Amino acid sequence: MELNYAEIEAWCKQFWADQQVYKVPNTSVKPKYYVLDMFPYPSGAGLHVGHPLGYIASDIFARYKRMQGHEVLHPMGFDSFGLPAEQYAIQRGIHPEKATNENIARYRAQLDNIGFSYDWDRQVMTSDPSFYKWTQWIFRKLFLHWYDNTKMIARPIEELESIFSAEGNKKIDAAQSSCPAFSSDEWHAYSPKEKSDILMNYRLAYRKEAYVNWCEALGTVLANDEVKDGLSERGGYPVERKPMTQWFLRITAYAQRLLDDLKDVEYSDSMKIMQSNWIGRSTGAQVFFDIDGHNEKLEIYTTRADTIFGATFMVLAPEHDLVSTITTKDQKPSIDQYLVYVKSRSEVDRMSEVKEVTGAFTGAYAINPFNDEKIPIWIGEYVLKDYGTGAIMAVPADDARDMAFAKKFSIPIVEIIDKSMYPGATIEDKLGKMINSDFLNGMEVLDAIEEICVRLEQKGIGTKKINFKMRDANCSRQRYWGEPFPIIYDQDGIAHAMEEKDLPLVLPYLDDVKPVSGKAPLAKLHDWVNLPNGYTRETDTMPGFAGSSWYFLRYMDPHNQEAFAGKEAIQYWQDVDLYVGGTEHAVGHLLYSRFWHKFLFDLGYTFSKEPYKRLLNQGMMQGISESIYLKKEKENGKNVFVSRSMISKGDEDRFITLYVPIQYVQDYGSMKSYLDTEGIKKYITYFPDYTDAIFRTDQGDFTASQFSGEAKLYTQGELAKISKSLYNVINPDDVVAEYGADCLRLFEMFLGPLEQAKPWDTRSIDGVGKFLRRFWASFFNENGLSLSNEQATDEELKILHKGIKKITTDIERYSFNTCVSQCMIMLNELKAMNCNKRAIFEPMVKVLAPFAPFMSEFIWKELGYKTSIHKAEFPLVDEKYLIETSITYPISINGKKRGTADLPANATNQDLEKMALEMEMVKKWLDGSAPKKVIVVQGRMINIVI
RNA sequence: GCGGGUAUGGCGAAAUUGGCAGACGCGCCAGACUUAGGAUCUGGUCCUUCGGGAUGGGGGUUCGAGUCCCUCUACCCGCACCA
Repeated sequence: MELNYAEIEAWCKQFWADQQVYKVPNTSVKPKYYVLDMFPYPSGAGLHVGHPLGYIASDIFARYKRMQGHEVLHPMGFDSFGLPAEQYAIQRGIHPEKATNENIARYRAQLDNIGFSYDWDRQVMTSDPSFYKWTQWIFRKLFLHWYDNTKMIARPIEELESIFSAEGNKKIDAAQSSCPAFSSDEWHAYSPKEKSDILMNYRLAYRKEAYVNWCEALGTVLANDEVKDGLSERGGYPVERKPMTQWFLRITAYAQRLLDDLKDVEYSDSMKIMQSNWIGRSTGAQVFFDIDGHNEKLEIYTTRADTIFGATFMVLAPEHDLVSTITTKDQKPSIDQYLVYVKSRSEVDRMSEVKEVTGAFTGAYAINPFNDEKIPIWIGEYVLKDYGTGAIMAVPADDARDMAFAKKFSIPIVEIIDKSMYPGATIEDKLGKMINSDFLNGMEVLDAIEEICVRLEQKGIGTKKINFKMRDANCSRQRYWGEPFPIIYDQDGIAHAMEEKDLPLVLPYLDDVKPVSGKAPLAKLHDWVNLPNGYTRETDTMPGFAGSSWYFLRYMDPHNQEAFAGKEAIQYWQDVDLYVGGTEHAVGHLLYSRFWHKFLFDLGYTFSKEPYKRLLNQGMMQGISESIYLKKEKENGKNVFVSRSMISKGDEDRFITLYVPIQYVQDYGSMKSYLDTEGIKKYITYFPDYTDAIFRTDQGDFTASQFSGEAKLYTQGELAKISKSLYNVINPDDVVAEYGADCLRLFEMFLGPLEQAKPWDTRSIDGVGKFLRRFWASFFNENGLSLSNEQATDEELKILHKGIKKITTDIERYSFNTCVSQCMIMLNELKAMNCNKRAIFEPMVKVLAPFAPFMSEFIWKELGYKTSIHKAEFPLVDEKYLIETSITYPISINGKKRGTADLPANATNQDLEKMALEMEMVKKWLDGSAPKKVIVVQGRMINIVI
């Protein structure tokens, strides 16, 4: 029987659909296993061969677990809201909804071609009202809750109001924005608007004015991780800082728990480190300084309170509230000038410039509480408004940045730590003895930190404080294609949550979704914005991370109308056992979704502390790029391409490099990749601008039409990312059409370890193709099934069970490349002994089933089975076939292998030593003398030291 | 600058805890079958002065190091004035 991939795949797709092989219930008596992929943005470009890498790995694992008797939840959906989808829609002039639906259809077809075992009945789309109803519902809950730091739990906002009503806010320890203290009486005296403003400081979803990354070209605010090098990640437009009123999520309330609970999850160390650095916990002290001639106190945060006697100046962030109050008349002009300068500085300037110190003096002075010395107060760009208190005490002797500042503005430097006894210590190390520091003199730094904190608390001017680098998440986008906020404003501008029964608030249709500078597109819809009762709607929409922060819960029970997922389903599925995706979401998506999950856990809607038990990151699939050199200057009005072989080092800047579609290039990826006649023809057909160009090669100058024979235009090959602009994108559909889906799956796994970056090169795919053909040929001849029903020999069974064992352990440790190798080894060994026995090959098909689901399913049918192989039981290892009677031991002399010996497997160490010493080879080495030492490792090796 | 990672044939890589380095595959070479081969099959394929030498360089621990420690180099990723 001929192997025909297309027919097999078509048959299997139909069979799986008819039999509903991958359908899972919401609850079951079987043990559950949840295998999740990071769902994709359905971008217009479609999938390239890099995308399925993680999907294939997770699918193999899901299929394996399913065959082991688990109920496996393995869903897929689409992150269809957000900037990329909208940007794409704007570029193409198609409505985002239409574009999104088209893209999803394409993705779905591409995914189905690769044979994933998704339960498509559970597909979610973040842009579907039945989905975002619950995104809005969770946001509403966040708005209606605050975080109790004492109980470490989210609590309803009404409870906070009762506390305010009973005792004001002085006793309460809550996660909050800065808020002045008030008493119960004062609370009662406040107007509704004032009360609302105060509550905003406590809500987990709240509004505040903040400096944001404003991107004029996109007309919207971007998150820090959407900004790269001062440019927008999407489109590469400039980004500047601008104050705006925005919605925020108080993720900082959960900072400590997000940090602590990392110990309970299995992420890679680097992933955990990235997250904990992002959270950025530091222990320090909050200190209040008097300001000379003012009633206000200056509040600073420092991790080095011990250095207070070396604080020769203070620095405020330029945006600090006190700046306008304390600046003296004399200094006002220079401060104003500096503020103008700061405002003019875009992120681009700040990033691209070499660190240059800037600042200005306010004319005001703080008072050192311990020696009453006057400390000048400056403002400077290097102090950040949003970290700590936006103000520092600067200690030039013990901080590199303060030192640079002091030097630039000629501020005195007072040495306060003697590090002479620690020769290798740097300025950052907390080592040395205090000097010039009054009561701290002679103390070690770490002791001095303790001591100063005690003194500060005694004086009532400071306390120990823990700070986090992590900021609250900006949740507003001035965009169309996102979830509308379930928020309305009354005539006083007080924000109210919409009633639960009125959700979802459906995103209204808008013809022209282009942003209008400074205003969200939805603001154009007056009838939608202005409600009959005089209330108005929020016109911003939520960012991409909103839907993706909880989508994995919806998969558990995607059709539920009453809840984001039913209690029974959540109780059964609990959490994600294995989450597979790229590292690019290390700090964004992963932190947000952990935060949302913890919030829902606090409210009793979920039952596990963490959403993802185990995280696996697939490495980037790299491509090969090839480029050719075009002279910057034309010769006689003609473009001249020059062979890479004719360009000497250092000469490159006289040329522009242009990428060439790699399939035009001969030997692409090698050191001697080149364009031949055929390649040149294809190139000028694709880029007709160069029809008249000259191609300069070692064989002489040619026009495209003269180019022939031996002439080679050498190209420059490089390892690069896969990208449209590099003309090296390979569509998995094409690979599937040519080699079959199983071959693509096997090949992607065979390339190397999942977590490593690796280059794609279709040319080496035939290795696994050959394996599949050989595997197929083991079952069939031209007449059909050709297996024998003879009993298997022990030797054959040993090959089988050794393979099962290796593959089982390797799947468990996600080493899929070695699984494929082992399949090849098994087949090679069986072929070598001409085995074609059903007793061996039937279990082998099952082993291969997770990897090559199509071919194995088809063979299974041919073997006479009516139900899917993917519901069959994964073969178990029978150790009795693995028992060895003898082991080939390497015999080493002084650690160098000198020979081998077949020795009985059950021999004791003493026997082994004796047998080894009796060997001729060993006797020769010993030459009559006794060995110094003999090391015997059972089953491994024997080493004789002479 | 800080933090993390990687480095093994011409190429992708293997070597679970320190124990036979290069499994498996690509490519290449030779042969067989063939009208033909981008099909299939078989064999070979690190270097070597045949002692041995090789896992980016140098040093160390050990009977024994790709694996552990120190150090240097190169590349990749993340963060970027975090007080």
